[in-house]
Amino acid sequence: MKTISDIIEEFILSQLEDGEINLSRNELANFFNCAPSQINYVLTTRFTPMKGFDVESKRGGGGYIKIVKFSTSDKIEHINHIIKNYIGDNLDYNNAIMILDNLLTNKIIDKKEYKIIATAISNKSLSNPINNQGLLRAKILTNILREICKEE
Amino acid sequence: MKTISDIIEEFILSQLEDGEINLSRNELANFFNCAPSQINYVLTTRFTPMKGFDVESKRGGGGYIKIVKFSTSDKIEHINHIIKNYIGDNLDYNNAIMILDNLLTNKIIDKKEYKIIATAISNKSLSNPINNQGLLRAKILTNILREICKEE
DNA sequence: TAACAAAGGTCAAAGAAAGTCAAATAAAAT
DNA sequence: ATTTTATTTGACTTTCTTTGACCTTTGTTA
Repeated sequence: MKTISDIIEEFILSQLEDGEINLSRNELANFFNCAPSQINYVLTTRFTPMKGFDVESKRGGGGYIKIVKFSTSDKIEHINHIIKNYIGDNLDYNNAIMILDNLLTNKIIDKKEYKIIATAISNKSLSNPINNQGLLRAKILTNILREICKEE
Repeated sequence: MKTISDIIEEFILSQLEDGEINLSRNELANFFNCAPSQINYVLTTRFTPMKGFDVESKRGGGGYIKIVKFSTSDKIEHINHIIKNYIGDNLDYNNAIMILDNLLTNKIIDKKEYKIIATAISNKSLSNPINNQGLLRAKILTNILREICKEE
């Protein structure tokens, strides 16, 4: 069963033109018959920077929400940015997956590589007596990314 | 005597369409008049990667359980053989590299994938307070191989 | 310029699934 | 007959979604 959030997400994606859209939170909420804050929920869970979206907005009369899909071009820049800003020395699985989604979207890795990495850092792979999965995951992913950087 | 688990298994198998099915744990449990966790039991005992199934799920509103059957082939035989005979529950780096060399030679992975995996299971990635690198490496590689099995 | 209206933002509580784990049974193996 | 393995159940946990009350910012107008 699709949730209303899924439907709103699809709608927004389908309306993106030139990777960009301007919308009114209240109108949209009204259209989908949901609480206005539901729109924020969709934005924060589905239109995140990691997924390649940039959201900006303005309040007050004539207020709006603008969503822009951006694409990153320089691979190494991009990877370094991710290591620096999103990994650190502890990383949970869901955030790791978001990073991988981003790398896939930006064609830095392909589907098979995605799966390999996701598997390497899964809770299942890292389950171990002492509880330092987050640390291990962060190290593994960081090393993989640095390795990928080395490709010509 | 068939157990309820057997019956649920059969039911799911019969409903697989295109080797795929989406189901609701609660509905199914309700239908078979069993505890919801019984569904998990069936999934973990009967729809395992070794048997060629991949299960994914989401919690919360709109949650679901998705089961995908992936086809088995020579490649999978090969991989299963390696997992069974060469990995076990402790693996040092050199032996891991030998395995990867074998996979590369057999075109089961390509050069970039080789590097990713080698990095994931390197001593550097796995260095951690408690000394169980071999165990971790074995788990990670086993999981990666199982994952690779799933490709068409 | 002070008030009001018109956006959008935040946050926490309630609701809706699925997951985990261990205890109790049942079945099979030795 | 005893031990081991497999199944069933249910209490508790975690994750994701929905809703609504209250907050902040910006534009308009008396």
